[in-house]
This record gives sequence, C-alpha cells and structure tokens, in this order.
Amino acid sequence: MTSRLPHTLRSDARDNRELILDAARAVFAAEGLNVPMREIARRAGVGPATLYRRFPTKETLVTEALAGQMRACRAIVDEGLADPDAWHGFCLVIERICELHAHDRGFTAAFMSAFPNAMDFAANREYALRSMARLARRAMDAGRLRPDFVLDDLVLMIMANGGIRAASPAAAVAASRRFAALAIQAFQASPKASPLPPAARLAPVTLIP
Amino acid sequence: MTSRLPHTLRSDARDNRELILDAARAVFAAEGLNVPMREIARRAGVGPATLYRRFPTKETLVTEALAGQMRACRAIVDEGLADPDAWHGFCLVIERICELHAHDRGFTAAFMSAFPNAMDFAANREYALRSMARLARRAMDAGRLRPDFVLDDLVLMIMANGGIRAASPAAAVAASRRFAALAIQAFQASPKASPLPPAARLAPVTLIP
DNA sequence: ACGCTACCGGACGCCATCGTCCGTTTAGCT
DNA sequence: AGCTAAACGGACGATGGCGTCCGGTAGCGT
Repeated sequence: MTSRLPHTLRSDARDNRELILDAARAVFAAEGLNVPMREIARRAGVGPATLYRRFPTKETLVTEALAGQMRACRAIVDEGLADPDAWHGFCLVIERICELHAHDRGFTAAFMSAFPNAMDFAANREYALRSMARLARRAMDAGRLRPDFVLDDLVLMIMANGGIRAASPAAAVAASRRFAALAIQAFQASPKASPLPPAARLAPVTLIP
Repeated sequence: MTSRLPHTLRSDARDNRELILDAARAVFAAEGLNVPMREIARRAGVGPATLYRRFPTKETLVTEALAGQMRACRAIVDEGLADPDAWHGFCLVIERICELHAHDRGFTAAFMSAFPNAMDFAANREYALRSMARLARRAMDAGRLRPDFVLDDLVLMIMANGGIRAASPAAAVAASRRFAALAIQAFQASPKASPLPPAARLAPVTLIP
C-alpha cells in the first residue's frame, strides 16, 4: 500500500504551483492586488480550476506570493537595526522600504491589509514594525529623530508612498526616492521643527475587493 | 408655436439632475470614483436611463459633480497668494489642500486624472498649479521654502495624501492633518536640509476603470 | 509495461455591471 | 381641461468575473 501523504505534491502540480506564484508576483507587482484570479491563471498558462485548487482564496495566493517581499522587508529593518549609527540606519530603512514598495504595488496593498487567516504574514508585519519602533527609539535617543515621531508616522508614510505608485506607475521609483528623502527631512530632529498635530491610529483594513 | 430651446430642462428633469449630482458628490467623496453608475442612480432614486441621459459618460458626471471642489481648490490657492507672508500663505495652502482631499476621496482621483473632454476642469487644475508655482517662488525668494522645491513636489504630496485616504477612511482627516504638517517640515528651507534626489515628472493619467 | 489516482483545464451556471430601447407618465403651454 | 413632447424607469442583451463540476491526461509506484 502506498497512501501518499497529501502534503507532497506531484511533480506537475509543483511546477504549476511555481508558475502560478511567478505569474502572481509579476502581476501583483505591476498592477496591484485588484487583478482577476483568471488573469493570473491565464498568465501562468494553467486553467482556473488549477489555480483555485492550489490557492482556494485570493488571500492565500497573495500572502504566499508576497512572502518573499515580506522577508525582504524584515531583512531591511534588521539591517537598519544592525547599523551602529541609529539615525543612519533609520534613514536607510526609510529609503529602502520606499523603494521596495515603489517596485511592488501589490505589496503595499497587502502590507496595509489585514489578513485574518494569514498569521504568518501578519506576524512578520508586526515584527518589522516592532523592530522599526526600537530603531526609532534609538535614533530619538541619539537626538537625530524628532521626539514627537510615532510609529504610526511610519505607517502613514508607507500608505502615502503607496499613493504615489497608484497614480503614476512609470515615474514611481524616481518619485518614491524623492519622497523618501523628503520624509527623512520631515522626521529629523531640528530646532526649526514645529509641533505636529496629533497622530492618528492607522489600522490595517480588510479589502481585496 | 413654442419650440422650447433644448437647453432649458423641464422642472422634473432639473430636479433629478440635482438629485443625481448630490448623490454623486456624496458617494464620490466617501468611496472614490470607482463606483458603478447604477449605484449613483439608485442612491439618487432615479432609473439608470435618466442618469445616462443627463450624463452620457462618467467623465461628464465626475467633472460636473466635483466642479465645486475644484472651485474650492482655486479659492484656497488664491487666498494663499493674497497672504502678504508668502511662506505663511504656502503653508496654509498645503494644510487646506490636504484637508480638502482628505474629505473627498474622489476629488484626489479626479485631480490626478486627465479628462480629455473636460477642458474646464483641466483648465482650473492648471490655473491652481500655476498659481501655486508663483506662491512657491515667492516663498522661496523669501528664503523660507527650500530652493530645490519644484512644483512636482506638490503633486507628489497630493498623490501621497491620496494614498492615506485610500487605506483608512476613518482616521483620514486626522492623518492628513499630520501629514500636511510633516510635508511643511520637509519643504521648509533649513541649514540641515540635505540635497534631494532628482524630481520626477508626474503626469496625470486617464483611469476611471 | 501497466494500472491507479492525483491532477489538469475546458465548460457550466450565477451574478453584477454595462449602455440602450421603448412603453408609460407628466410637465407645461393653450 | 386637453394635448404634445419631454422625461421617466423597467427591461433587455452583452460582457466579464466568480467558484465548481467532470471527463480526460499523465505522473508515479509496482
């Protein structure tokens, strides 16, 4: 008797799974998450049923396809934390996060969405944010980051950076680079810094229409 | 003989037209422009045919519905230009523009879209931007605005502000207020100001899917 | 080489949105 | 009050996305 365990896929199934993930990554990066499931299946060269068999909901597909980007995000923050100069690390993270989001439109949407059934994705998101909070505190203690900075300002910036990508796909990377530099200007401690209006709590929202 | 001129509407037609515009304004502000035409007709309490008769394309409906916001936008910039303190006027415009866009999600999308057949809307957009450029130059000459500011930075900021609205409708106004204050921090001239990466040309895009 | 079964994808039915047609209603003028 | 044309909105067919079923294909283990 064989009784193949269901968690080992047949070779063609594994191949198709990779084709689907590749197609999903490409189209999510370019167009965002509001893409028909069939369109992804078409680009992957498989039937709709195959796509749905492998990824029953769009949420599973999105979180699996963007797991790499999420890892990259964590790596960026870790690298920033490792920098002996906290402010320098902070700035580097801002720049690289903006660049990452500029290159992948879908990742911004995913990062800002709450996936109820993707604990892994959400956990990584929390880890990255928490690490960033630690880095911010160190940069603040060093007197380089403005004292009224809060973590929600980072989320604010990520969301704002997403808005740039949304309207102008072509110039997005250049625009995001400049945006990151401006954000750093805004965040740095300065004698000329005016007090800011109160921060707003920006909770992730469930939407993948 | 009567021969009513076709450009005077019957009373019920005029009433319905206003109902449609009111419904469109409300739903555009809350949900953005990606709303089915039928949904607007439903909220206005009219049939789809009536909506299409009055506004053959979504473009005509959008530009007419948001004409008031566009006028408000112009008024804000004019008011800023009238301020004897150019930098103070500049800051006021930033704050009020962000607030305007925070309250009306559709307006941001419309402002960033190119409407080929709505010369009026586009002309107002150009006027507002041109005036803002003049105000920026004056604030720069006064030594308060950073010298490497370009008009595209303003567009960048508007797009970014739109990104905030997109993900978090509830906290949008508070978040936009803080965002505006941070933008002002970034834009002000400062000895600590680092050079910025090159600006990107951000052309309006035709999309109203 | 063969058979079992996991796997594939075309095809189906459902629903929402689209823009338009047409029979009915009603405003406005005499 | 009665007439006429403007205006109304329900209904239609087309399009496209959705998730699922099922007859055929091909990997894999013997």
